[in-house]
Amino acid sequence: MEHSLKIKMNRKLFLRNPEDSDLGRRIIKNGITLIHEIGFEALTFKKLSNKINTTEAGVYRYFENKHRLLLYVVDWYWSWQEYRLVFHTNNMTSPKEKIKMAIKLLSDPEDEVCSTDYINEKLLYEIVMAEGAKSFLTKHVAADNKDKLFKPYKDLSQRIAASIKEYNPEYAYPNSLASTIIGTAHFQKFYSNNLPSLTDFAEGNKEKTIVSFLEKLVFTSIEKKPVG
Amino acid sequence: MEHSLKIKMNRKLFLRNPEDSDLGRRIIKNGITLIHEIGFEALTFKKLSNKINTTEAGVYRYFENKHRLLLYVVDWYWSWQEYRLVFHTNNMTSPKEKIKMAIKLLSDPEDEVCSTDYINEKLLYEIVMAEGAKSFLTKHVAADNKDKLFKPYKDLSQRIAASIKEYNPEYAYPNSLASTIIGTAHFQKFYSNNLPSLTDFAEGNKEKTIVSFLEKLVFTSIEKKPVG
DNA sequence: TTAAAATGATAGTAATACTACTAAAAAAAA
DNA sequence: TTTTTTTTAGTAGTATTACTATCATTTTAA
Repeated sequence: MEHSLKIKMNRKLFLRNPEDSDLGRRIIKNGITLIHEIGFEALTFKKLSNKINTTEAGVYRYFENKHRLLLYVVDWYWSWQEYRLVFHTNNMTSPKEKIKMAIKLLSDPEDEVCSTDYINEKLLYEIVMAEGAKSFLTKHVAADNKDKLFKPYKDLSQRIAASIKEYNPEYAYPNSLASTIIGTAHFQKFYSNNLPSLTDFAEGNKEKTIVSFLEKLVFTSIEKKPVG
Repeated sequence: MEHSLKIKMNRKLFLRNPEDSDLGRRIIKNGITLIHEIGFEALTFKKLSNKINTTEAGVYRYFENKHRLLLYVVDWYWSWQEYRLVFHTNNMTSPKEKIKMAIKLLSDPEDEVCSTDYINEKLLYEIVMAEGAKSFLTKHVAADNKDKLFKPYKDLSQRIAASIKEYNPEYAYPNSLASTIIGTAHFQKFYSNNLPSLTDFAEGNKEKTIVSFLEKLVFTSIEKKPVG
């Protein structure tokens, strides 16, 4: 049985739904590869439109501006990560195992649960690592938040926070810890690629990894104090 | 005795040293207030030059582009934070106290050790919180790193890592933990201001703060295992 | 006092970030 | 089937951005 992943996107993200047309899907697909190639700062709708044989105006009909396009792909990514998490923790009862799975999935985009033909998850992972923070580090974060544009990110964070609460209902910072796990997984990966002295991960060292760093960080912190 | 803080800046950051002239200092001072006001994306050298009664070309004589100006102020900030840390841990022998001080200083820009008249540290703290990551989240991070433009950040991180190693030489991730402390302090503050559901900090709750969150996170993680 | 350096004023260019208008094609209604 | 409506593509244009170049004037340093 073939199954393809369909993620319902917030309608405020776009002017015209890119899923609904060939041009729209080409905008997403090539938007991802172009951001990955030249970086978000250097991306323009002109370059993107040249790449997919349409005009600048053609792209503007789908997205108000390039920040909305970034938000679209970043939101898709967080929704995809949440889907992966649900999928892989479906049969789990232990909150510890669920948290471990979250750390693993966030630190490593390897195994694809389910793919869409026009979205490359591996590239997307690298984009979110390098550009993801720019989706909310703006002066219009409050307005975007009001439009629920960060909901996928918050949903993922809250799901992880729920497992933390389940593991130890006494722990005082489940939400902060969850958002720290997500942020740290991506930033430490970026650092290890680009500013490695900020990390302790060595290529090929299977012991010292982001996963083991985060697991230690998280589980010692939320461990229940022995009674008495 | 009057003392003023003088931080030696990397000469690759600028074309002409802004410390050396009135115009240069006005560029830094008003650059900071303008970034704080309208955000880094909306900043242009035209707007900045209008604000300080010079011309666009006048600003371009000091900085190659606005990213270099951002790097300048962000580097200044990290150098200032490291100076504060050295100052406040000068008389300390306990690594635990030093780490606690680092967390405190990074989570809260309150007490000024020493100020420069043309740099507003409070605004700078908010800028680094909201724009700091953009200093390294670029396609030219490798080139900038080669020019040592991230040295102040790395120095601060390494200083904290050194205290972590001193506290527990067995701990495997001192550098990652140090950079996580720095990043998390700023991001959690940004979240609590803008996307509060990602955190657990309530206004006026003196118990649940970024400091206590980070202290718990760090010290449980690096605690020495009981021997035996 | 003279030379060098810094500043100011003006102008110019290619690229960016859009908007508006028109033409063509596809879908729906008659 | 033909006509009408709607959707989509393409062209053109504008204000702003991100610079660079030139030259006169002022300030500073030798």
